[in-house]
Amino acid sequence: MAPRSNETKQRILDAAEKLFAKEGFAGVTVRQIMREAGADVALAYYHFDSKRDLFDAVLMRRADHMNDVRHAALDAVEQRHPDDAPSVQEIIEAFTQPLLKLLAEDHDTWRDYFALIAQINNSPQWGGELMTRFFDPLVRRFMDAIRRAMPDAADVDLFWCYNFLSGALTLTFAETGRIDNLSQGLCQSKDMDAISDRLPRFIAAGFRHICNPT
Amino acid sequence: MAPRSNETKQRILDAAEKLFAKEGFAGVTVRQIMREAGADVALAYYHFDSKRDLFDAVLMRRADHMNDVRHAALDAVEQRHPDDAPSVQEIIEAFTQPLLKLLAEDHDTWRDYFALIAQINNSPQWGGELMTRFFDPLVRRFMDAIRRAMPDAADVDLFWCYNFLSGALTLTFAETGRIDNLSQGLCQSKDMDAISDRLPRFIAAGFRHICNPT
DNA sequence: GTCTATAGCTTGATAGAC
DNA sequence: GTCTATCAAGCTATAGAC
Repeated sequence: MAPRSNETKQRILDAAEKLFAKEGFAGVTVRQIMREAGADVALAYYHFDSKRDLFDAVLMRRADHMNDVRHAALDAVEQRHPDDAPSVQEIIEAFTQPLLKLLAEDHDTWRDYFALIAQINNSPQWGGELMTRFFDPLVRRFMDAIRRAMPDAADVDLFWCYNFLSGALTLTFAETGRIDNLSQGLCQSKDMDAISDRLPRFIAAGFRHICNPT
Repeated sequence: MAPRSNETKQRILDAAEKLFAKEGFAGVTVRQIMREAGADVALAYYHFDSKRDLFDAVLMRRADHMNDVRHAALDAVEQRHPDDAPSVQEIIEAFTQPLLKLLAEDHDTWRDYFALIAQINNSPQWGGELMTRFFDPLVRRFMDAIRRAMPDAADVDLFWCYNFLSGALTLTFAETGRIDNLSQGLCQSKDMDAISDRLPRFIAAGFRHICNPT
């Protein structure tokens, strides 16, 4: 593959990521993507089989790295606790903070991707299948870790709590601007420090309250 | 307006609600909607100005009732506490339980509408504007009530906690089937009793943990 | 690898008969 | 109110020159 080819391919993926994130799969045409990428429509079909194939490629491009940084964060937590179990909050932080850190450090690169994930997660059409395929292996490892931290918790409680975590996390990623409106500017969707300080503690408190047998 | 007309109009709205919920605004054609409704394409444009006008009509049709039942639930809580402030959990329950109750009692009517709201809430394209327009007046009243229950809480903390609540609540409504997959059938997206038992307690614990100054 | 050109279809929307 | 018929525009995707 010529070096020029891969460059164009990445430009197409960048353009597709940006537009799919804003308008969803059906809300964007291949023509719009290629106009944004500054290349001809036919090139989309040279580099990808179809519009749907391009969509999958956009998702896949960053999924591995996303899973890697989260696995690494959980590795680090477990190495800090060779004998005892880590706290629920430490585990939740290993799940959320790597993503918030990516966003904080390279906002332009990750914002659109995370907004896309948020839409997929909440879509009956895509959510069940795609989230399961891309992220459930990682999620299972986190669930195992939490189970060890709370050995008396019922599985059904743990899974529901994960559902609430997932919703809170992805809406926060979507950066829709609603919280900016509601708070009249007091909160800003893109303020990752503010989220970092609150989201993992909020979620860990919920887990403890629901899953800890009294 | 003839009685037959309104009947057809409702059938169009039902069909549009169902399809928009599954595939989003752009993912559905007017032709598909009218096929589902069992009427001719031209009738869509007799009853509504445009596809977008039909979309807004779908949203508007149930928004008032949704807001009414939540206002009524908060009224009831406040009447139970003429002198002291209600607990955070009571207020959260007045926010969430009326919707879960609608879903539990009349699942077929409300499932698609709530799935649609979930997608809009997580869409950068629609979320900021539409959620603000339809629901923020009600949300402000709930924020005021919570502020009275936690007089020492900082506003910025309260708004972020509302954001987490909103994400958890709407993903739960979306019924994407992901939690069914992840839990291998242990949890079911449509099990409103399971959610009722856990969601408000989870959220209230988060609010208390973040907003209560130690 | 990148372009021109175009096939074959579907789209949102409307005009006009009944 | 409801239908038939239709339009201009835009769509995904491809064939073939360079």
